[in-house]
Amino acid sequence: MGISERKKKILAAVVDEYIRTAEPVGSKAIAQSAGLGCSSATIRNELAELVNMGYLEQPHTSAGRVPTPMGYRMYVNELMEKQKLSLEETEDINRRLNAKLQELDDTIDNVSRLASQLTDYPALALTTQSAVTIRRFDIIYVDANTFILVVMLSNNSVRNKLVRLPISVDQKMIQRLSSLFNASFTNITEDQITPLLINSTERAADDSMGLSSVIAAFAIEVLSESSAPTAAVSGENRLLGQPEFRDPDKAHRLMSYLSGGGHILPAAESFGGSDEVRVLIGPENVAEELKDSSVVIASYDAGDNTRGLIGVVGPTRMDYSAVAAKLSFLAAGLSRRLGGGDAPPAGMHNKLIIKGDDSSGNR
Amino acid sequence: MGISERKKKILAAVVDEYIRTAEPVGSKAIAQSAGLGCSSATIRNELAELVNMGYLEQPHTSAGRVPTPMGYRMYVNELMEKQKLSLEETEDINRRLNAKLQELDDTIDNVSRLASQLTDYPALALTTQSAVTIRRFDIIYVDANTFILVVMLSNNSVRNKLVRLPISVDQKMIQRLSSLFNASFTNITEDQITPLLINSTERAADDSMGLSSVIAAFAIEVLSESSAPTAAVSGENRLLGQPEFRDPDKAHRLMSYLSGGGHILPAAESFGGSDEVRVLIGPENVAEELKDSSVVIASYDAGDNTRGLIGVVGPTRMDYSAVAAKLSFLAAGLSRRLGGGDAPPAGMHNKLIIKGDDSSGNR
DNA sequence: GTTGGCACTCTCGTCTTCCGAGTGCTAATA
DNA sequence: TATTAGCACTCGGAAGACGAGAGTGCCAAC
Repeated sequence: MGISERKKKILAAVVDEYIRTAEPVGSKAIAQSAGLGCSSATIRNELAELVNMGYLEQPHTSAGRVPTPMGYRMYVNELMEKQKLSLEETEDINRRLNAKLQELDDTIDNVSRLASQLTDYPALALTTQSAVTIRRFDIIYVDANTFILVVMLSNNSVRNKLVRLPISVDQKMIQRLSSLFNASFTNITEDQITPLLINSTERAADDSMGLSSVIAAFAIEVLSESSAPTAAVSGENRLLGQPEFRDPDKAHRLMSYLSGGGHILPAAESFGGSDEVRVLIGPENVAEELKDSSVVIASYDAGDNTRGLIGVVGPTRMDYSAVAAKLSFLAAGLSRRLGGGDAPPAGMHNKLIIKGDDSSGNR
Repeated sequence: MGISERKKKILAAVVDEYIRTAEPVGSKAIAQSAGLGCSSATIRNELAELVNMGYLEQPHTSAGRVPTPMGYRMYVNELMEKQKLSLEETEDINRRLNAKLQELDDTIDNVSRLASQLTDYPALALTTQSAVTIRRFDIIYVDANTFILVVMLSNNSVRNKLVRLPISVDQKMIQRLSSLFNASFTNITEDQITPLLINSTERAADDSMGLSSVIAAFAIEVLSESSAPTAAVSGENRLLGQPEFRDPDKAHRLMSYLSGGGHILPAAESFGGSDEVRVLIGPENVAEELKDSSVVIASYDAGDNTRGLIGVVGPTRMDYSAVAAKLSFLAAGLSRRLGGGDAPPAGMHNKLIIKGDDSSGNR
């Protein structure tokens, strides 16, 4: 099982070079680049063994070597030098984060866009909300035919809706409804809002016009919307910059898959706790469409028991080191801004934790 | 200048066929398909003349003919049979519209997505808002450190923001601020909110904690956000389905241009009044990136003096007839739902109005 | 004005050839 | 025993050759 130091160096050199150039790497190139003092012939012997061990493969006899998923896995687990972001980069990210997070609620959207811009790969962001409840109701009387529903949720977001009526209501009724809903519709989950409950509220308020149902419908809508995981995808088109996606059909397939939204959820579910970065290489992905792409996922604390995920998709020949560093920093920044208490301090980089795999012999 | 009836028929046949197959059209095919009783030799003569006149061109000697932008223009202006949507199609669109418009405020997003789904081309939607003002302020006291700002705008949308304070406020202060802001910050535009005004409000409210500035900042944010034109793009990846975008570089260029957002604004500005559909063919587009694509734009009434635009982008070999019909219907549906009073009735199809061009001899 | 016929042109797919990068193996060397 | 130099071999990809087919332009006949 042991793999010699020199083999590791050589493997690392192959992966580095291949990530850089996207072309199979030959023994000669390695002899020169990697500073180990031996000739190309020696390297060739080592390469042949690395192929046998399953870390490399050759597209055909007499081409250079290309990493297998297993080779990438080894690279990510042990060989790759964890990249530190430069000061400019961290500042740049922070600046952008500050700019983006000004805005209201479309953060998911902004996060994915930002991740895509930073990495130059398609990115997707999603949050998995835990059960949300309504914390308080307010009904603002505008005029006899109009009122505004304002609902504050347990995750501290606020939703509103303008309601226009074909008939008139008086302010008293509004007040009555407001206190009734505050009494019986708060701190309950979506599925606890039953027709029965609505009916009894309607009777209690002496509401002959069905306002209760309107309000209840809004409550249901808001709750289901907020507790459904939301996803946003950005930068699909960046795929086209990658040589492995020069085939339009291949690109199209993956892009429509991505545009479809949060399909990476299967990966997300198995995702462990706090700030870590996970790398899924080629066949390690569950989704068929991703079997020959790689995904890097970071998780952040979005406040109120909510975790968010940022994922970046690219060819297996992805620049893991740079992407992981950037996502990690981005996630930490988001946790710090959105999260509860104990977020890591500003400049910290997260530990890379890798999905267990190794030697499972996928081909 | 006159162009014989037969020539028109032939031209129409060429365009139809080319739109269908994306392959140069030969004389023989036309002789068979278009039901004019003459032989391929005759057609050949006519075709040669149509090339001379600039309506057609051949990729090389001994290939079939392909329409020039001028040919498409003629087709769109005079030849194309205005497609009527089938009953199923109109019902489908209406159903989707109803489903989509349930949702809150992200309509632009939904509109573009819908347009893209319907046409199978990338689509983009945008609104050009006229000056928006705040109609009323409400401040909801939650607890000593928290309140909710609710703002209703002249375009009937409602925005809110949760504000948390490091210090305590009492309910009286909130009330005072609420009535002050309702008095002096309503019905004014963004640029009328001056530091002077904020200062005087602050003094009047005896607000030593700077709450006025927080509220005013929110007002400014909401106003600028609502009056800025917003744009949404969807379905960029559908480009890859088109044979003319099999070249990944070409596809990439256009897709990044589109993802960039509302760049079609230049076209939008010159866009006339109400419900019409406009077609911009190839070089008629101002944007360099669109010079060999076509754009179909429809406009709808989004209520409160706001107009929205829906644009669809595709190759010049776009199915103008179908796209125009769908967009037109979609726009009418939106106008009906969002617009002020006098929207056209349900089943109505809009008149196609075409940007003047003709014989300007672009090549 | 229309038509059939025919020679001509040009693209596209297939096949062949050739070049070079890179390998694997062997024999010599430290 | 590990390394190295040398060399024959392999294979993909670029470049050229070639034939088939689609479509044209033109001419002479109707």
